[in-house]
Amino acid sequence: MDRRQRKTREAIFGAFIALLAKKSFEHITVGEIIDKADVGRATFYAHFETKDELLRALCAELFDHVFESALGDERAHSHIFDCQAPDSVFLHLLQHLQKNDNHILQLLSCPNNELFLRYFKDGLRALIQREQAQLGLCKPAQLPDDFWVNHVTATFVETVRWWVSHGMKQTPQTVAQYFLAVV
Amino acid sequence: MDRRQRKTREAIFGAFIALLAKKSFEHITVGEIIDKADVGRATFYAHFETKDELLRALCAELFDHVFESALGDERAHSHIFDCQAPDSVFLHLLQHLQKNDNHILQLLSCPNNELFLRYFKDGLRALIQREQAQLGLCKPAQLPDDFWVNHVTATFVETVRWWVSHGMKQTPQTVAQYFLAVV
DNA sequence: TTCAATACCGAACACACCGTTCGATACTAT
DNA sequence: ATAGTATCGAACGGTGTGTTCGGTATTGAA
Repeated sequence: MDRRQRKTREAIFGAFIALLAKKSFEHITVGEIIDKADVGRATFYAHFETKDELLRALCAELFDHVFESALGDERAHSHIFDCQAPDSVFLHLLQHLQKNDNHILQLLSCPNNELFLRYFKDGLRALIQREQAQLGLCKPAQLPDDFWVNHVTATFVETVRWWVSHGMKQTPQTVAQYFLAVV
Repeated sequence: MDRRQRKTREAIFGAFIALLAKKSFEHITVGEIIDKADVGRATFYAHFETKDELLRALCAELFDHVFESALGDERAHSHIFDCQAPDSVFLHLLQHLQKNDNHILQLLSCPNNELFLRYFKDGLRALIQREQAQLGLCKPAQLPDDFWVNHVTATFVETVRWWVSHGMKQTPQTVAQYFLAVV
C-alpha cells in the first residue's frame, strides 16, 4: 500500500480515537476529524465513504486483532484448552485487554461505548459459539443452546464493562474469577 | 392540561413510535416526525426542546409506568414477596411486557434498541438494588455487591432482549425459568 | 533519473436538517 | 364574550454532509 495512503489512514484513525475519548460518536463531525488528522476533506472521503464506515473499519481493525490473537495463542499453545484450565481463554482475553492494545479500553469506557460493545459482543459470540465445547462451561440442561451462548457472551461483555467502568482496579485473575462464579 | 396540548403530544409520540419501528433513532428527522404527526414545526419545538428530549420523555413515560406498576402490584399484593414465590417479580415483569403496554416491545425489538435497553436497564437496576434482599437471589459469597446487582440486571435485560428478538414464542413462565436457571 | 500513476490539497457547491422567529388564526376555559 | 394560549406555516441563519475539480506533490517502477 502506498505510504501516503497508510499515513493518511493512520492519521484519521488516530484523530478519531482521540476525539472518541472526549465526546460521543454522534457529536463528532467530519470537520473535526480532518482538522485533527490534518488531512483534506476530499482525502477523508477518498478513504471512507462516511463517518459510520470509518467506525466500522476501526472496529474491524481493533477487534479482529483481539480475537485473532486470542485464537492464535490458543492454537499455538493448545494447552489452554486443557481440562485443567478451562477458564484460560477468558483470562487470556482479559489480560490482552489490560495491555490496552490499540486503545481499545479507551473506547470501551468512553461516553457512549454501545457501538464498541456491540462489535465486541458480536465477535465474542462467534468465538464462544465456535469453541463452546472446549470452554469447559456447563450448560443447565433445559436451556436452548442459543440462549446459553448469548447469556455467556453478554455476561462476559458486561463483566468487562463493569471492570473498565470501575477503573480496572482488580487483577484479570480476580475478574475472571468473578465471571466464572456467575456463569 | 389543554386538550390541544394533549392531542399534539400524543400525535408526536405516536408518530415517533411508528417511525422507530421502521428506522433507527439517528436516521429519523424532526421533519418526518411532524409530517407523520401532522403538526407544525414550531409546535413540535414548543413541546420538546430537541429530538433527544423527545426520546427521554417517551422513555420516562413508558418505563416509569412499567416499574411503577410492577412495584405497585408488589405493594398491593405483598404475597409476591413470599418466600414461596421469589421469582414472581421477574415473572410479573415479563407478563407485563407481554401485554405490550404502550408499544414497549416494538421499541425493545426495533433496529437499534440500545436507547431503550439502557433506560430499561437503569430502571431495573434501581429496582433490583432496592429490593435485592426480597428477591430471593443468592449471591456467591466473594462477589462485590455492585458486580452482582449489575450482573442480575444485565442478565434479565439480556433475557428479555433474547425473548423479543426470537419472536416471543415462549411463555413468560418458561422465560422466567430460563432466567432463574442462569442466575 | 525519468515519468506515468496516483494520492493529496482546498475551495467551492448543492443539499439536508436543525432550531428559531413572528404574525396570523383557531381553540379553550372561565 | 373574552382573554389567554396553542397552533400554523413560512421564512431564515447556521451547521454538517458528501461531491467536484483543477492544481500540486509524492511514489514506485522502468
